[in-house]
Amino acid sequence: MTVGERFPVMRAVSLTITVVVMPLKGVTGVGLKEENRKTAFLNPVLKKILLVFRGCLRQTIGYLVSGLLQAMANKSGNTYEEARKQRVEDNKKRFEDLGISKISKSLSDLKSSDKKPVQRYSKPKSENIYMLEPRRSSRARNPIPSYRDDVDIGLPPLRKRSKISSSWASYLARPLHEVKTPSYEERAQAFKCAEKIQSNLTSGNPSFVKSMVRSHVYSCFWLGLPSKFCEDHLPKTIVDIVLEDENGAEYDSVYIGKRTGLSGGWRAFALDHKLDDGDALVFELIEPARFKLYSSQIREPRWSAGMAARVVYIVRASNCSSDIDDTTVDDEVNSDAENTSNGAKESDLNNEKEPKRLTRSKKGRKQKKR
DNA sequence: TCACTGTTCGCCCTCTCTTC
DNA sequence: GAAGAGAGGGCGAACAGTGA
Repeated sequence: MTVGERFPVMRAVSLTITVVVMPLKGVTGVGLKEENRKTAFLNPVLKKILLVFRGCLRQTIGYLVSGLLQAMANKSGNTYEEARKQRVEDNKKRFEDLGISKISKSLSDLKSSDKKPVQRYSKPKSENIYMLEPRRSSRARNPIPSYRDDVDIGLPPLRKRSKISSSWASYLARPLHEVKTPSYEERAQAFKCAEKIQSNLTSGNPSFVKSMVRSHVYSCFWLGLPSKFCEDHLPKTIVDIVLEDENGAEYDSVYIGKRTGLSGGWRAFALDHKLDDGDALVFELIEPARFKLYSSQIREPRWSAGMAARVVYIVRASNCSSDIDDTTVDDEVNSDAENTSNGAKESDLNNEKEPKRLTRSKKGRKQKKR
C-alpha cells in the first residue's frame, strides 16, 4: 500500500507541491535572464535562495501534513479507515465507468502472453513513425510538461526557440528537405561497408565504426563514442582532439573524457561533410589526440562544385553488398593516402577550402569565457 | 547607441533499451 | 534485476538582428 492510498490527503498535498514549486525553475532561469541580462550574475545566488526556500517549503508542508494526519488518526480512529475504504470503492467505480480497468487488464494480458525472445535485437520501426517525425530511438517520446499552463504567476513569456512549432524541427541545423530517414536495411548496409573498410585498415591503429543518427548530424551534435574504446585509448579528461577527414582537412573538436563523447567542433565536421542519418564512419586513432575519419555513406554523393574534391570512401548503397572486394577497399585505402597529398591540391583548385583549425563559434566562445 | 528579441551552439541530464 | 549505452531534449551563454 502506498502512502497515497493510506493517506488520501497526502496525494492532494503532494500534487500541490508540484504545481507550486516547479515554476520556480523558470524564475531562476530564463525569466530573470530575459528580464535583464545585466543582473544575470545574480542567478546563482537567487537559485540557491530559491532552492533553500523550496526545501523549507516542502519540509514545512510535510510537517503540517504529518501533524494533521496524526491528529486525524488520533481523533477519528475507525472513522478514517471507513472513509478511506469508501474512497477506494468510489475510485474503483470510476475506473470501471471510464473503462480503465479493462484497458489495464488487456495490457497486462498482452504483456504476459508476449514472451521475450532469448536473443534481443532492435527491430526496425514502422515507416509511419518516420512519416510524422523521424525518431531514431525506439522509446516513446516523453510529453514535455509545461507547468506554466498549470499556474499563472505572471512570469514573462518564455523565449521562443524557433518559429517552427515542432520541438524536433526547431533544433535542425539543416533544411528539412535535406533530412534523410534511412531504412533499417540501408543503415545496416552502410555499417557493414564501414566495418569492411575498418577491417582492411593496414595501419594497425585502434579504430571503431560509428553509425550516424539524427542527433549526431542534424541537431544536438553530441557524438558519444564507444566507452570501451575511450577507456582503452583516450584520456579521461577534457582534451582537444583533431578530426582529420578523407582530404586531410582538420577540425578541432572537444573530447569530454568523463562523458566519453565529442562535442565542440563535431558539429562543424558533420555539417561541412553533409553527413546524413544512416551514414557510417570509421574512426581511426592515428595519434593520441587525432582521429582520421572514413565515411561509408548510404546516399549518392552530390557532385556539386564544392564537393568535387572530397571523397575517398563513399560507398553507395547499391555497392554496399557484404562481399566488397578486398582489393577494391585496399586500393581505396591506398588512394586515400595519396589523396591526402594530391587531393589537397585538388581540393585547393576545386574547393578552395582550407583545412579548418577552429570553428568561429568555438573561437568566439573561448575568447568570451576568459 | 541601446534595449530587446530571436537564433545558434555546446553541454548536460533524463530515460529507455540492451546486455549480462 | 543491475549496469551500461545511447538517443533525445532542455538549458544557458553568446551572438545576431531589429527598431526606437
